[in-house]
Amino acid sequence: MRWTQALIPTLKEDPQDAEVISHKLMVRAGLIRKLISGAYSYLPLGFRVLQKVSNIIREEMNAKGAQEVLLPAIHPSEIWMKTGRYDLLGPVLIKFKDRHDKEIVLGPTHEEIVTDLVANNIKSYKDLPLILYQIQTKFRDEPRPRFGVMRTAEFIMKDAYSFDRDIEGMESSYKKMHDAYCKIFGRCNLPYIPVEADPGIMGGGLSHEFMVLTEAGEDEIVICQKCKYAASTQVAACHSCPGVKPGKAEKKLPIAEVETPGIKTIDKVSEFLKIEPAKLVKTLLYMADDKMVALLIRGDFEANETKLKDYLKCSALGFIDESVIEKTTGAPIGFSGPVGLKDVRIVADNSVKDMTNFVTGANKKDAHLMNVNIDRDFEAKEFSDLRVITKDDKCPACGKAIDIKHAIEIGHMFKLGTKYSEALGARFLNHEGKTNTVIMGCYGIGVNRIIASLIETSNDKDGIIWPLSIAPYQILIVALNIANKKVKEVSEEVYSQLKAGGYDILYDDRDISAGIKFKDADLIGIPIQIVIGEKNAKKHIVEIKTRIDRKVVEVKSFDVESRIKQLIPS
RNA sequence: CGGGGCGUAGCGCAGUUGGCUAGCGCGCUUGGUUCGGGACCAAGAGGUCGACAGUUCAAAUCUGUCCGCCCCGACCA
Repeated sequence: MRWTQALIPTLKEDPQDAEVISHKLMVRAGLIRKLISGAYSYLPLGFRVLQKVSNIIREEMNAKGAQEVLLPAIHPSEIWMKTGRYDLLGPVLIKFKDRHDKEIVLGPTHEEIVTDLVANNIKSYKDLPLILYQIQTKFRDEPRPRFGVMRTAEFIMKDAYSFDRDIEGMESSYKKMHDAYCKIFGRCNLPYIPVEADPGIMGGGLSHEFMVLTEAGEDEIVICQKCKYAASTQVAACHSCPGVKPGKAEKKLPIAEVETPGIKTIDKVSEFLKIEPAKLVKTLLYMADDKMVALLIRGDFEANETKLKDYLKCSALGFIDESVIEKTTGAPIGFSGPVGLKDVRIVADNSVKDMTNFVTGANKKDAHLMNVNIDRDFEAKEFSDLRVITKDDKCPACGKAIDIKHAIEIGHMFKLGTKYSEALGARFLNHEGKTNTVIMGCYGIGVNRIIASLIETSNDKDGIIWPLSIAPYQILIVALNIANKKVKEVSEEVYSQLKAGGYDILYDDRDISAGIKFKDADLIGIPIQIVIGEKNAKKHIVEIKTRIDRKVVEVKSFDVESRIKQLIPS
């Protein structure tokens, strides 16, 4: 491709509305342009990267026997009601009515659709196992799209679905996909980490996320400094409790009410009473399905709703309206406590178990209780690990120190079991002629996020540094002063030579100053630059420069192809 | 949805105590000189100052409403 015939609008300055590096560079390098918040146009360079990533995904999925399909993006809302996800997803679903007043939703994911398809088209165990996948645009009305292409309302996802006769089959499909994912992210040169994760609204058992460490990431993961343990902070178990000093038990002091006018938060109470947060216990009220639950947790810890939901075995967990809280506790939010609380199930995080003489709300406006003690002042029988892990915790696997780091989720895989096949009637006859329900798994990859996270982890002050595998072009010919006859001649010669050799090549044939060409070359980050200048051109010499280390090798122009062959292993 | 910020030429910005014909840099067009890390000279093109309403002799500038965008939080497959 000749640059003079291409649309590659590079920008000298950072766009005003970009914060994270990948967003800035994608716009500056002419990969994307924003249409509205959460939706971007992919320009030729950006689209080429999407295509390259998609092709890698295709190759690895096909290699595992997965078959590519293309499912509709518009769905009847009834199918979403069948699995209950119509309500669960709520405002995230983009809905509209067609001319017959029928409600349509834009697909945010495709478990329902693909399960329905399979339900209608398989009959026997002989039809299984099956893995179907597609690479397609998804639509989600996100509460807050952000960070450029990392969280958008419209994005490209590779979604795969496995259908098996039994659990063992599903485990084997899951393993295949896990393997494929490692190959895919490896080929994209991404420093990925598979972690244990929370399946969330997808349901089913254990899930794995594939994460890329970067400050710009929206998620937090726990990484052990010693062993290989890595998990989402949502699921990482807390075995011990940091900040607890072993030793003699404190003497129980008499309970005392103190006035705390308008002091509602842990920080404020701590400051007001001059008592550290670790001596406070917060009481959080939840509605678990239709029952009220109070969670007690040490003041300096954060409640983990994933663990709580698991512990309670409830399907929906939500906060309670302030009015209901006032009715239940007799006090506004901020003054709830376990002492005297009636008709509410009390569950406590392990961090509370050995606490003595702690502070809680008094269930009375503008008042707290000091020197509260379990058993003496209230009953708490249920203890469990219900908090979010902190950096001061120990590795759940080996007990050594951990780090908590930001990361981008680029892939997620779930063992769904029969959640969707049950709801949508995906059944088959086994070899005994009995009806069985299909066991499913599902496997997603955020294609756009692969691009963003690659740039996040592979850039320098001058621009993007692409790996050969997903670079928009592998080779860039930088013809300096193309108005010079000799430069033009040699450049054209090298270009046609490489084009004939089938190489992936962009030719900067613009008649502009050398400085701009060098800056643009580094910005768009093509891994191999072939620089052709006037002095060298006279001697039929060109420079081959690699973007990543800026190493330069001079070769005779007729030798370019053999040198390139060494750099690009086929 | 709560808190904060922003909206002036394609891009990045100044101007905002109301006052002349709305400016700067980059980019763009034409001509010329240059040509190895964002060249120089000259001449040009390009604007409903986010929208609407109000105050005023006079509004980019003051007031109100709305819209859009970004950040933090909530949420997150």
